[in-house]
Amino acid sequence: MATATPENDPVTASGPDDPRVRILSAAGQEFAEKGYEAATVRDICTAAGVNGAAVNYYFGDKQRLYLESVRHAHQERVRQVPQPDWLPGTPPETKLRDFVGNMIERMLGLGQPPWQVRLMLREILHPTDACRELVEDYIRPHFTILVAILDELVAGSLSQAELRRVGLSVVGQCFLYRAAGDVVGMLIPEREINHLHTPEKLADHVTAFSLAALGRGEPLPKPSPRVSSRPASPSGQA
Amino acid sequence: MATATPENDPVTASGPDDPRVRILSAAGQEFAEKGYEAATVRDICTAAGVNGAAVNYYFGDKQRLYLESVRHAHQERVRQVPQPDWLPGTPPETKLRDFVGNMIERMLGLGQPPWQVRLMLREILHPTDACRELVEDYIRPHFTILVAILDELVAGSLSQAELRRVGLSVVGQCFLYRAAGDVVGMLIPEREINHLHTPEKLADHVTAFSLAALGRGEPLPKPSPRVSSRPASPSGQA
Amino acid sequence: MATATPENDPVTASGPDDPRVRILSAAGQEFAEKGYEAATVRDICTAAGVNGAAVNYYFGDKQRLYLESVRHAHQERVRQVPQPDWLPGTPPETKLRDFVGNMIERMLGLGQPPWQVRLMLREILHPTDACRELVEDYIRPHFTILVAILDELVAGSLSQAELRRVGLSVVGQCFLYRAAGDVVGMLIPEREINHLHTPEKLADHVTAFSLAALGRGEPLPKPSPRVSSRPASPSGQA
Amino acid sequence: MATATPENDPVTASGPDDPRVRILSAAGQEFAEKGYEAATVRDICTAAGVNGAAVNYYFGDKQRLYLESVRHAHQERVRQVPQPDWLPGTPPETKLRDFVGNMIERMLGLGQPPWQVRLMLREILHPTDACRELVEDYIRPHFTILVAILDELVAGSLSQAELRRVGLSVVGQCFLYRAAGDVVGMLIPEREINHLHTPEKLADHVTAFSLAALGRGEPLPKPSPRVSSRPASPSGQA
DNA sequence: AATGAATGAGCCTTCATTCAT
DNA sequence: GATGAATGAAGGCTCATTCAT
Repeated sequence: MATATPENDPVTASGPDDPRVRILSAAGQEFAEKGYEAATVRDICTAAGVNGAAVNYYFGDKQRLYLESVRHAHQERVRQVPQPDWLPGTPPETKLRDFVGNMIERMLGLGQPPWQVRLMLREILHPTDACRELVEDYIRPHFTILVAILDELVAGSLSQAELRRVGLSVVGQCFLYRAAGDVVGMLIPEREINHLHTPEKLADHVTAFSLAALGRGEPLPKPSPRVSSRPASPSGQA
Repeated sequence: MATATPENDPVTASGPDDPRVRILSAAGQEFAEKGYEAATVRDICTAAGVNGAAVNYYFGDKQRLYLESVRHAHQERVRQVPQPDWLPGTPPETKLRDFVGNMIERMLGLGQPPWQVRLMLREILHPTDACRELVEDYIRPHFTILVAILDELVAGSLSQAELRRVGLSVVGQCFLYRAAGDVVGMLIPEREINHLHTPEKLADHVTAFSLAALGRGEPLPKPSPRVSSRPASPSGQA
Repeated sequence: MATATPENDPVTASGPDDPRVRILSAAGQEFAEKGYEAATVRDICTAAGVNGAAVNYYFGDKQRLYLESVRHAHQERVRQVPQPDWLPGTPPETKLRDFVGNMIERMLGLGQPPWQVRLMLREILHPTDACRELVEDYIRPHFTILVAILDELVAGSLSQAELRRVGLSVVGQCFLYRAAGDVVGMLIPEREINHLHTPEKLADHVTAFSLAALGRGEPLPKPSPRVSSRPASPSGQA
Repeated sequence: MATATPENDPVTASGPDDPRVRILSAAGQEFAEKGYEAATVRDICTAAGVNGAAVNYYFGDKQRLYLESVRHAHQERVRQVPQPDWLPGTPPETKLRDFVGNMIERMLGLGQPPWQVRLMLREILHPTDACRELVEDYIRPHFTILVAILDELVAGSLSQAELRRVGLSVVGQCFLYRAAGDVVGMLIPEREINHLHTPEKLADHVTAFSLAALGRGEPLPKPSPRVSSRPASPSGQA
């Protein structure tokens, strides 16, 4: 009941008819698609169905509108995609697979990723004043969860600093697809993309790769034809 | 004959005094620093010490100038940084370490990465028509080498498609630092950055992480102090 | 009964809390300081502590507000500074000195002249519809008194038309300091300003200059060292 | 020969067809008529028959255009109206009359005063950065001449400081007509304006008034028909 | 009666581009 | 071949004004 009541949530207050929110949404999409410079307040206002002076009225200037629209984007995103929640006793391997799958889903979406994600990506790649808040409110919480999973996975045998570094290795594998997706698409044959690089397969791969790197799971190349370093590991990733 | 005759190599023809090259160089720096929209032809011309109409005279319009400046950037880059070359018999682990170190060096540079790299990154993140050529001339050759190393490493036990996917995992780990460096800097304590995330340490980490994932090398958490990695681990990934 | 009944004196009705009066006062100051164009209704409303639409509500539009604020200014000014009143038998020379002193005081004020005066000056320099009323209610009464003094001074030897012309000569001498004070300040060395151009000294000078011009008083250059044109004038300005 | 050759006079170089000069002229008129704020660069450009971006191209911005147009105005004015030049032996009374006549002519012009004068007046009344130069190049030279004439007139019996003060009294009488002409027109009956306040008559009056004040000439009320108003008035102004 | 929300017009400025030379 | 002069289009922003409540 206390969550997202129009009264206590100024952003979405008054629902989607609030001109403020309409502008924020239109701005987010324009900024995400064209970038800050190329997006025009005129187009934003037209898309939002409001007068050209509305941006100045509600936000002061284009700069402030951008900041607010980034904030709006990650706040909305936090609301849309809840943090994963596991039952007690869930093995960390499962958690990692869930987390990675969730992250890839969030980044790549099903089909075209939502503008909120594309806007956040722009902010990550070309940070402005909006970035710190984005990091603290959105990115760090996720990263902290990931580090906790990794910690559980290695049973305390790595320092927090090392865990963070490993965390970045995990994130980096996913991030490449999001940030450099087009280049990946040019580098990899198309049918291969459709088979081995779907969100699902990708999550499997990143999880397996990372688990193997941590010594928690089979190395990627099937060990069977080789003199395995760890012979008695019959399980594989289903 | 094939080397840099003015006729067949229009870019560097006439040396660095060629107005064309001066514009290309100035444009590359402006575009790299400010992005396509925010960079102005006036500033570019001023920086290049040429007339304001020179861009249109030499390149037609701003769009074409951008394309040429991206091409100029990666062509120059290819020339500056030679592909690694190993003696026969070099173990693939060494090659991988060399390659990763080289890639990180190239991406992060010592100190500020050169404008060529920053411009190429922009093109990777927000591809235009210039991207395909960039991929074919610059990125794919490197990627092909990486895949070959990985192939050698796993002794043919992975398909080319799988090798490519592994290659992306390797690249992604490095790429994150380049593309989202600022966010990484906010996520990781500063002194930790200076200790564990230097180009050298980073290359070591990425190499070790990837080798371990491929079953070639020790897993990151040293297994030694433990009896076995998972002697009686009841849990597993169901 | 004739004094300030709300019904017959709309301006000051309801006292200084009346939003109308607050707006009028704020508007007068803004207009006086920045001029009609540069003053904004927003700033006026903010300064008056009223809603941004109040100006249109109370006065129709900016133009009308300006007119009313000029009227308000001179009406208030008439109330603040009473016309001089002399005892019967006061010599006209004294009256002239009083009048001039009073006028300079009114124009230059002690320190910064009040906004009412600055606003009236703007209207004098760049007349609008508000000017005629300003002239009739404020300027002409003063001017009429001056002409009467001059008439008394010359004992009817000048026509009314000539008296008016002389009146303008007197007024002009003072007006220059008010309207072109900055230029005067650039033309005259600063220490000289502080010594010979104080309101008091100025009033003395203008009075003496004008009296001399009318043959009522010593000419400015001491006549003694010269072969005086009017030998029998024993007095001098002590 | 050396005066005003296109080559050594950048302002009027290339004659009146120079777009720069056309803009300057159009701007001067707009600024003179409407003031800085109310004048628009659009109207100025339209009036000058140039593109709307020309102001920015030639002058940077509106502010700079204003400064240049004020400068242009007084430079042109200096060229148009030469300083008076007297034959040796000309009595100072004649010089004063000439000077005053010249000044009034310059201020009031025949018919509508030229825009240059109206623009300069605006600058005098509401000084900006352009004012100091206006004072030094245009106003001070004239004022210096006036002071010299007065000095000659009183044969050294007044200090320079006193002469300057007298000079301001002379100037003030003329200035009133220029700066507050409309109010004067409301104060004085129209037929009177046409008879006693023509440039000629005005010059006569101001000259006579001032000469009389300095004891050089008959006081305004002809003394002849009267014995004396106060034959033995020993007192002066207390 | 009085106001907060919203608007339409217009202004100054910037920028890529063109054209005569 | 190369440039300085000049332009057209558009952008962000400000401001007085209106309208429903």
